Amino acid sequence: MTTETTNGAPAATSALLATVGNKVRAMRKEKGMTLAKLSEITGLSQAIVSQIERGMANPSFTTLAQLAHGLDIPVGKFFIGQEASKSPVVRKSERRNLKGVTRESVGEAVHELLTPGLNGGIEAQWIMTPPGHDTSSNPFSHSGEEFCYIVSGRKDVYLDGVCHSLSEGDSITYSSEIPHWYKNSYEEVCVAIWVNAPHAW
Amino acid sequence: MTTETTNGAPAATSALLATVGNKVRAMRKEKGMTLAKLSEITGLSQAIVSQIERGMANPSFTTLAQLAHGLDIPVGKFFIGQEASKSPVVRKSERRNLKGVTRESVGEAVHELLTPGLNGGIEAQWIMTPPGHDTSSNPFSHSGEEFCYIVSGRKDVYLDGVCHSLSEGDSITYSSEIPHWYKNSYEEVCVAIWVNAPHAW
DNA sequence: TAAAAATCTTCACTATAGTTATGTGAGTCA
DNA sequence: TGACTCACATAACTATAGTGAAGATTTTTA
Repeated sequence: MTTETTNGAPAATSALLATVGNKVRAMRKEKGMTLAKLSEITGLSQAIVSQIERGMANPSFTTLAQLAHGLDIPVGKFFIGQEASKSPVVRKSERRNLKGVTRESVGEAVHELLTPGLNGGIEAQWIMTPPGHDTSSNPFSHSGEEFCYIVSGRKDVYLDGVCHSLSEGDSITYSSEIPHWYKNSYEEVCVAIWVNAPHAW
Repeated sequence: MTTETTNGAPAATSALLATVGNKVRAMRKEKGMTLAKLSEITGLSQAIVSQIERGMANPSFTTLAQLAHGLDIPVGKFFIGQEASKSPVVRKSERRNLKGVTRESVGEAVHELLTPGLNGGIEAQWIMTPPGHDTSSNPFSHSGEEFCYIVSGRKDVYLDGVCHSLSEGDSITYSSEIPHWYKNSYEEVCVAIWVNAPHAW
């Protein structure tokens, strides 16, 4: 965390904390509660609730749980759409663990979620598939809509059994309800961006 | 949290923390990561990750966010189905803050979420409405299905403008899509259980 | 089965989350 | 205007989350 001027009240911290804090304050106001009231029913001190709401403190897990309980909301609600708000989400490619998966490698695909903050929103994945990789044994079928863009290499996407051969720069969009799978039936590794936007779940 | 024997490693804490810890460990193992690896990519110490996984520490918000990032999952995932997993969810009635809302009181209703853990699943509420309470000014309309059971008192439920008068022991079920509101047009306080099962959102 | 390596836990410490108590500032009512 | 109340912020302190290094424990290798 950031330091403070002398001693006493902590200075402003990260944007994430401010976001959560704003959420707490908004929900509290929505219910017409004062700081005193919320602190009473959560068993937390007014001071810490005030600080959390203003993004000046970094609440612990149990504190978050107590707040959620006091506000009568599921804990997860504090996080919904949270990282999405700090748009854009930048993902450094160096983070990827490419050990053991090279152009020559055969075996499992490497997935990386590009939008780790989403919670019911759009979900993007970076997927590297080695030659021969095949997901036909368990065709996916879920709700929403999908979009795929081929960054490099080639890939065959099967929708309801129909093959669509995609090459670098190609893309495809379809309903996730359609049973779908894909296969890299080529010599090179294929890198693709896969986006899934669920309608409902 | 709980105290410790002498000094050093903290003792076991709440069941909630253990649950989150188990989740972290499971996800880490799933990705074939060691403590060292996870601590490296999260920037956290091995020690604290180990303690969190074993439910011996109460992670702060930022720590949770770092862990989620390192595990490539949305932060909210730590909470999904969490409280739901410790079935059944028992809610002590003493918890209810009934100050200022008695049989004689007029004003706002008192809501209490009975299933705080739900995250897209079933949602049950305990609702106490004082005489004269009326939600007709903002009729609800959302997805899913609703069910209401009257524990005591009486209440008028309006579905698409049609009034359904309910007394103690009565219940009603309907689609949440129908614009609905309710009113306590009687002399006594009404206590009801309201269950909402969203299909999708 | 002993040595070596890898993975995980414990220990002593430091930074900071959370507490109690006090301070500030905006309404109300006399 | 001043004494009161209500809602929130600040200050100094205490408990504990998180760190770095050393110690167990398990797994691997010979």
